[in-house]
Amino acid sequence: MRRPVHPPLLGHLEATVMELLWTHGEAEAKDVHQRLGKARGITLNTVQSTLKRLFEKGLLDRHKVSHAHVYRPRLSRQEFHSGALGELISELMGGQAEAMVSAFVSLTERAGPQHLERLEKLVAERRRALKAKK
Amino acid sequence: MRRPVHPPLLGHLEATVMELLWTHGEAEAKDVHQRLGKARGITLNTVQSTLKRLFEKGLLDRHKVSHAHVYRPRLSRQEFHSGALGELISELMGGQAEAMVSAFVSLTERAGPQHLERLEKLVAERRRALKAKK
DNA sequence: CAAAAAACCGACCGTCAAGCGGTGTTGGGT
DNA sequence: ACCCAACACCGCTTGACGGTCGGTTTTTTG
Repeated sequence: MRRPVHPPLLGHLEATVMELLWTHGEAEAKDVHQRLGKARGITLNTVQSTLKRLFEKGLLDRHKVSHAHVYRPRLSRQEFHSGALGELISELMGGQAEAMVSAFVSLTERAGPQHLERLEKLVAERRRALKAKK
Repeated sequence: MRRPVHPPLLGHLEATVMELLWTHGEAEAKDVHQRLGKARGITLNTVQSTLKRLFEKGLLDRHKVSHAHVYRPRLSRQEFHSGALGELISELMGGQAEAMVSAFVSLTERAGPQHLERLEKLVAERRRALKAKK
């Protein structure tokens, strides 16, 4: 009866495969197996299964080239990550945006002051853009 | 072989229970069952199991009062949420803090301009604090 | 001491990712 | 046109986990 709290979470192999595809643009099962299946000692079949599952989840697109499927990420790494982040946030905090923002700032600070600076710049930029549109 | 990508993720019932405990401070199984088990039509046993699993995961503390365990969150809602956020971020982005920050700002903006304002204030505050310490 | 209350144990179910073997399908070379 | 290698697809197993509960034991208390 498991109703996942955070829909788009990936397994270990899945995440690795996505990472590879984000990095290399697109690939077919054979390539993916070559690049990480070998090291893990898993079958080409396993890689194919994983690719297919990712496809069925809508995370990958594919098209046929001769008899092989060529897989490509449906969303960019950025889009996916920000989607996951949004999922988590909305799931976690029922409307408590305040707390979330505060937590994020803390996290950013701990990650390094330069990131805090970067954050400030970005926010300023967005607000300027908003004001201009108004 | 599931190796969760994000360790501290909760199931549906678990999340609901945590939420209740964060709101009410502490409670024993009976109370929890009273408040949400009834509505769901689940047994007191189910609630007890859930509480126990949460305890075993280290998310709850408990102490005995007469024969009942009284459960209480080990971390505040804030601490837990910011921990989960941190987990996700570090898991998702291998060092790509930049992208994360940017994604978060977008999310905040979409959530509403007032949040963007709030974010700006918070960042400014932190930076001031940092500078003062230096 | 007995009844009531609650914890504990163990089981079952559904779901999901990982993993793989076997079989079907097909494109391309001869 | 035909055959074979390459690849897809199907179905299954395993392990983990959350939700759910029945049955048993332990503990409190009247």
